[in-house]
This record gives sequence, structure tokens and C-alpha cells, in this order.
Amino acid sequence: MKRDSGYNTKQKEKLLSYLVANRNKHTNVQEISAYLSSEGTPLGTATIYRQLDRLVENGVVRKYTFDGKTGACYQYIDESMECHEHFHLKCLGCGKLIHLDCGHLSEIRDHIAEQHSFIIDTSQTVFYGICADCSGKKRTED
Amino acid sequence: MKRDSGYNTKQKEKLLSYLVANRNKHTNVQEISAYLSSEGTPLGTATIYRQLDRLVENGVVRKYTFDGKTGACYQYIDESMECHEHFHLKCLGCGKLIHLDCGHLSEIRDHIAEQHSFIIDTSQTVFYGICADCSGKKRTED
DNA sequence: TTGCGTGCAAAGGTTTTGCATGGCA
DNA sequence: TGCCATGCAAAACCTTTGCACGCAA
Repeated sequence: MKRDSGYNTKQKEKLLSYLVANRNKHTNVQEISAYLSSEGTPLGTATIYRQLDRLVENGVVRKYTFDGKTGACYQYIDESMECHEHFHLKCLGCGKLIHLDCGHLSEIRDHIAEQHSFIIDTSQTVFYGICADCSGKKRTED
Repeated sequence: MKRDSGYNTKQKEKLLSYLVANRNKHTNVQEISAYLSSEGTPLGTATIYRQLDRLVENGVVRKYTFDGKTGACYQYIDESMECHEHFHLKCLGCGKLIHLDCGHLSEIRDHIAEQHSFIIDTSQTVFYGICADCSGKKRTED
């Protein structure tokens, strides 16, 4: 995996360091842009997209697209996460997106791959349902 | 499940009948618009989106978002597909929808319900990925 | 110096919203 | 008649592209 390519600039460094620092969660272009501005190294949206595209291509970052409207999400791929992609839960009640980092679930992929000859793309797959909070609320509303 | 609501118009009927006729594949706003125009009952994009939103809300149609750029896909939910007991696999290559009747997978629901306090709605949840056929094709293309 | 990175603006596409009009019940 | 559906246009939103300039190597 190419960790870098081309020239080094402050903006590129900052961008990557932000992704690394937030490797435990998804981030998006807006957040990145806001961060870089607050750090005194603003970066145009166009360039952010260009850099992210390269990082995705180089396998440094993973891109998720859950909802067309929300825009894409990006996440730095930690060493420990390369064999450990996680699924997502999306609550139909409040829209909350929950990251499911659970080893148990990698079995799901293996099972479906082996028994059903289907290779799951976790970056596109989302479990829809009701989260704990909304489960309580809904019952009171009904 | 509400199968309909509001007034009946030719456009609404045509729209739904197109979705029903193409229930075996996913379609999008462009296709729907083109079809309705060719049928002599053109419908503005805005209205198509409004109708689709309602259909999705009523559970008549399912909405898929693969990639922000491609735009959303829609698919009519057939009676036989209103299954709450099993999961679905959707191939990103050919759009095929596969029903997954597998006892092993009900464990997933239980696991997530118990360990992660999240109640999965299997009728809404779709695993995206690549099916066996497309997996083979892709390899030859590379 | 070379050519990549950046900024800015404009364009592209999809989806949403507002408002006036027309059609269903 | 009252209310909903529609048409049209404009806007919002995310993302990409083009071009000129600046900076890294």
C-alpha cells in the first residue's frame, strides 16, 4: 500500500493527521474543511476531494456512501482494521448511525461468502432497525 | 401497510404499475420519467420524487442508494418479498435480489438484539455486495 | 525548472422546495 | 368546494472539472 505519493504540503499532512486522529469514526468533507480552517491551513473543497480520492485509491482511506443526500463519509484504515471491517446500524426512528465493531459479525461475512457465494461490501451495507432509545420511545407513542 | 393514500391520478397509477411491472429489478427516477413520458402521461421529476417518497414511507417501495453519484434506485416490494424472517442480498453488479433463508442468520439478529440493543428490521435490511456470477465476470474483466 | 498542489469559480447531477394551477372527491 | 397532485422554476446540496498560480523537489 502506498502511504503517500507526490509532494508533501502542510495541507496534506494536516488532512491525513486529522483522518488518523479520527480513525475511530467517520468523517466527511465538511468536517475536514472546518478542521483545516480552524487550524489555519484551509483547504478548498475541490482539493479535499482530490486528496481523498487519492487516499482511497491508495487504500489509505475507506469511503462510505450511506445516503445520497448526506454525502460520503471517509475513514482512515488502521492497521488493525484492515481485516476487521465493521458493519453499520441505522436507526429508522432517529436516523442515528451506529458503528458495529464486533468480531462476531465478521463471521457473517465469512458465512455468506462460503455458504452463499456472495461477497458482502460492508461499506455499502447497513442494518436498518430500531435502536434502544427509540425502542422505548416508540412504545410510549403508540 | 397502506397501499395507497390521497387521490388517484393517472400519473400515480402509471407510476405504480411501472414499478410493479419491473418489480424484479431496480429502477430509478430517470427511467420512470422516460417511461411516463413515452406513455403519454409525463410526470415532473419533483412529483416523481414526491410520490416515491410516499411509497417508500408506506412500505410499498424500497429505496436503495448505492452511490451518491448514480442516484437512488427504487423497487416495488412484492407480497412474496414482505418477508420478515430472512435477509436479502443485493448484487451491486447485476442488481439481482437474493433471498437468504438461512437459520444461521437469525443468530445475527439475536446477537445484535442482545449484545447491541438494536432490533433489526429484516424487511428493510439489505446486504450489498457481489454475487457469484458477477464475481466471475469481474475477474475476467480485470 | 518541472510539474504537482492549490484556489477559485463554474459546471454537473440529483434531490428538494415554493408557489400557482389543475384535478380528484 | 376543499384539498391534494402537478408543473415549473429555482434552490440546495454534493461533487467534479478547468485554468491559472504558487510551491515542493
